[in-house]
Amino acid sequence: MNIGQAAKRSGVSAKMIRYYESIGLVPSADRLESGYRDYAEDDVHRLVFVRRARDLGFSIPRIQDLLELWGNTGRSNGEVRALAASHVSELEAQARKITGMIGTLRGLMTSCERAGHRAHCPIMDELADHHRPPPVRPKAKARTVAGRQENDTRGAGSETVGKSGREVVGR
Amino acid sequence: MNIGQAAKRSGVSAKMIRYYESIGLVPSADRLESGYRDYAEDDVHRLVFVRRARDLGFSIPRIQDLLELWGNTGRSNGEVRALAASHVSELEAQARKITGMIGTLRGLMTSCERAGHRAHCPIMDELADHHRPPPVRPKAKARTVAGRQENDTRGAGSETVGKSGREVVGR
DNA sequence: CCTAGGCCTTCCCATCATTGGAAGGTCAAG
DNA sequence: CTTGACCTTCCAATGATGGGAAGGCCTAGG
Repeated sequence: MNIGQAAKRSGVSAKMIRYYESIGLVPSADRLESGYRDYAEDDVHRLVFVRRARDLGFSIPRIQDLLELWGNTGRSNGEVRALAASHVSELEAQARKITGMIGTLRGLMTSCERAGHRAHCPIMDELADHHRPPPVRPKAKARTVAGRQENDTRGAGSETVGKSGREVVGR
Repeated sequence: MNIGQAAKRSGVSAKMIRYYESIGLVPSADRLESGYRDYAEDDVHRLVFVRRARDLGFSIPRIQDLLELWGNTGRSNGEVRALAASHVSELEAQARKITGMIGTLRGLMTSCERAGHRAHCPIMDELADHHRPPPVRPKAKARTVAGRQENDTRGAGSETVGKSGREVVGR
């Protein structure tokens, strides 16, 4: 079957299949005389294996380890478990980081609500470390920040502060 | 002060300061005659603001919004809260994804332990969807998968696998 | 047989935030 | 004046993925 079929059956996009082949994660597919890649059932199984491992958050180098273990019916069990365990602790570290952020933000949001809409937002105070906003807000751009920006044209910059037109990146 | 000092004081690397300037997140720094960037206290405060926002996981476009709100002492409170709330739900989605993976993996690991070291590892069975490992294991490397490679050791199977003369993509 | 259009091929570019390095200019101390 | 630490700009790479161009292949319908 060709790469499109293999992609549909495995749930891995054709782009990714070619990429995995290029980095050596999966073996180079056979080629038809036309140059088309030709996949067999086993190749699809391997791709499914890769996809599932990715769905569980394994990085590509780790998946390579897993694939090697898979082909090695002998001493798999303990090593697989070790791999999984170390992956789990990485995931836990990530989760801790995120839940830490969530906790901080929720705390700030709560005190922000209590402050009512008239006072300074404690979120801002925290971010700013209780400093006043600097008088000059971000102005000129260059490479653009994905998704926001437009013309600007801040020309000459003799003005001290662009109170006139829009300054920055308006949306 | 020069960029190195500003970096030390703000906790943002000099590289990142230049990058933030290039995308317009922070205003272009003043320059000395030598061409060196020159930073004042307010610039450092702004950089601290950016760093803290990043530590809370805000993306750069969002930080841009936050900076605008910071400079806008008027209608900050509610908008800041809204921004924070939507960020929190993004974080929660990430956390759910990760804890889901952890749950799955822990379940698999447990049944793997119960299976003892003699049987097939259920983790593998699950990844492989109960298929046998394909006879041809990953072989050639091209771009290399970060961090591993060489030493390979899979000498055993010199069985005609690579029938086609074709070889690694190369480039 | 010819053609349309759908699939395939390779190659390049972009993402997102960050780091690394090269080549060269500047500054301060010895 | 030299040395070494710092600065400047520019380019590249990361990890995993998607987008798209330019061109080749294949198949069905006329």
